[in-house]
Amino acid sequence: MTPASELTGWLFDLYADPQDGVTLWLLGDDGRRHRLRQAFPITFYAAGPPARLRELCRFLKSQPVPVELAREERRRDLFQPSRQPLLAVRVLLASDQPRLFRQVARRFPDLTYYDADVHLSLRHAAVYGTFPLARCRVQAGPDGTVTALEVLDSPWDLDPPRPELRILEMEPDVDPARGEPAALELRSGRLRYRLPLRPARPLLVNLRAILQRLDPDLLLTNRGDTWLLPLLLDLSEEHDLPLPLNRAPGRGVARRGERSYFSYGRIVYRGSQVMLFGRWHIDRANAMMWNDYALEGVLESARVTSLPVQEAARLSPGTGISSMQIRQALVQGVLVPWRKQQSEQPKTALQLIESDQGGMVYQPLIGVYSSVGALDFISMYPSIMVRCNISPETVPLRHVEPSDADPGLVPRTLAPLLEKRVALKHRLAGMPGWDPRRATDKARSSAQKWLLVTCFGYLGYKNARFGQIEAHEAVTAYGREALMRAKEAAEDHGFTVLHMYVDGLWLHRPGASQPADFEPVLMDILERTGLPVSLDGIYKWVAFLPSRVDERTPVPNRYFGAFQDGSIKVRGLACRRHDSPAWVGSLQMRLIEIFAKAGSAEELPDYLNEALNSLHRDLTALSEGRVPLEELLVTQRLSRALDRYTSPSPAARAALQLRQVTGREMRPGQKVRFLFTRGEPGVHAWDLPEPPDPRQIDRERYRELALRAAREVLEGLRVLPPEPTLLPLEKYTRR
DNA sequence: TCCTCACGGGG
DNA sequence: GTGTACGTGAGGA
Repeated sequence: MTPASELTGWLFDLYADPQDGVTLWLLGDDGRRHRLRQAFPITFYAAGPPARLRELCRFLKSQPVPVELAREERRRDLFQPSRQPLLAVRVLLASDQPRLFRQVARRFPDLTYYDADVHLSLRHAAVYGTFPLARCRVQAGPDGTVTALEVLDSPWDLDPPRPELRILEMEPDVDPARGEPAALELRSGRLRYRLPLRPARPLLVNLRAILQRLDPDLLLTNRGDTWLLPLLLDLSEEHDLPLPLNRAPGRGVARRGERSYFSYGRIVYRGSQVMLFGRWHIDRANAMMWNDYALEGVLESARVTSLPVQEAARLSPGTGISSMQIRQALVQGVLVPWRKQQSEQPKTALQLIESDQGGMVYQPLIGVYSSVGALDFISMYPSIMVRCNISPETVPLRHVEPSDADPGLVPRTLAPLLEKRVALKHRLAGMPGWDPRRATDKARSSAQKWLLVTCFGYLGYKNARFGQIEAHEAVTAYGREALMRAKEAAEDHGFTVLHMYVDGLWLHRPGASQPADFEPVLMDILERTGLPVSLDGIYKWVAFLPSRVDERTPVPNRYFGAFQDGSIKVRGLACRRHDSPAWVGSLQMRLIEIFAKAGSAEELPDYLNEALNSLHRDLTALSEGRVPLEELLVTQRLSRALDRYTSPSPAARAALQLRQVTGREMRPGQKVRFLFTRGEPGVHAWDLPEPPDPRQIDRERYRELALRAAREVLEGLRVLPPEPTLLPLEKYTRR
């Protein structure tokens, strides 16, 4: 027990606890990890007929949970300016609230509820301004009870001071999906351990000793959510040897089961999860987009959303931005509607027609061009929401314009995030390549980007708490308007608009080859639309491809080109698809890289020979069996349960095979890896215990895929005539 | 020719 | 505790 004292440090963890009320973990400047407690009552609201509210009062008083009841007059929600009477239920112990509310909602389903299912850390953030790794000054009593809490920095600071985190990495020696792991590999700083998984007793004893000695802040695992931690917990129980995965003693871990859900127009699979108390567990394999932004991005998401780090690491689209909106609502005193369980309702025909109005899509002029500038509106949809003040309660009309009116909830939520991202991008642009801050800034910028992108979709989501389809449509409507105004501006400056796509424009003017040539039109577009626009780059050459079905029809999102700085941009080609084998993607990319040496469209034919030689080498490697099987792997997502396929996709056939041989069940949304093989069933699942016979590989099919990818490039660049005149390629097509 | 299935964003 | 929709291309009946 420490005496009454003042502590300064970083807020590490925050959760409800039956004894403490709220438990806070502080990484102190003294290097110690302090467990503190804080009284933090939770209030939720109910509205409805007075008689029913009186019944609810009686019910609540009969419960063993300490509550305080009061009548309050508040604005019911964003759309109702008048105050209305509500019953305020103040639950004294935060850990009681979720269960109590579930009971209430079940017994009184006819009442309307507010602030009922809000994450504890958002409530805390709204009251104290806290967020994960906030710098805090805390006054605490001798038993660790917080008497005062002051946050010293803000989530919008560009360079927050960071604590030194103790990290323990832990992973199996073999991917458990593909084989039987024999040992755990542990790493912390320069320390390395290898712990055999069997026998279990010494494993548990050693692991316990390591956890106690290192006392890591972060347990960073591979397959920890779905395999390792569940296994360790089972073993620990079986052998009656407690394992201190939590830093908080005497508490179980928090587990969530696996599930498949519908998101972004497709099925997504989410494995089970294990989360700890007083310590973070992040599973690289289960963390959303860990490869994209890793720990730095996770911490950034946690800071700006106020969600705990373990939640932020597993963030699903919508959750992050929704959390920011809820926090903003609490700060503004707007009641947060309870998100009910809603059954899936098909859209009406009218809604379908209305939602047809998406982003502006234009038909590009098919062909290869030089002197082309690519212009992008910067975070277009979020910018529109902020600039035009689009929010559910501002009741957008059909036509919106930039406005300086008092911002609504959604713009208020977005503005600081947008501002922070622009500042960060600005700083990145002026940063030399060797600067070590580049990687972290990029990771943070990417995390912010993801939040900004999903916030637009969330506005049109029917189950969103602060969504409204009209607001959603107002955004896309102004987006189209802005693009049309940009087109007019470009034409006034003598440019030909080759293409427009949602938030980008491709402008061509003979001789335009310097950024300065585009400066005036950029300024003019900002002037006419109120939205910032940037020059993505100037193409040495860019090719817009025709449809594969009809060579006279352009398609909006199939193009590729080389910028003056040597970088390459590709859309809609095989190398961009996640279901292309790596070998096909890289072979196609190599071809584009060869042509990227051309200074203009006219020089492209000079590189045809080099490209064909490159293709020849790749095809020879394939026919001679020199391509590693990993490079030929195809990954596809299961779109439904296996028995729901009318004509099973290759992925479904591979999953069936896996089930027959290993008994392993794959769920919708899970990714299946397989090779194309000859004969039935035409695939060989990669996770089968037996590797495929290399002679069984369907080389013919891979060659077809390679030739198709090559044709996309060569025909797109007009250095070869279109199919079926594939004579120049013919000589490379022998087995 | 029609139907089914998978992908797409950014960096 | 889950953004929506739609267009493109491939493969098979």
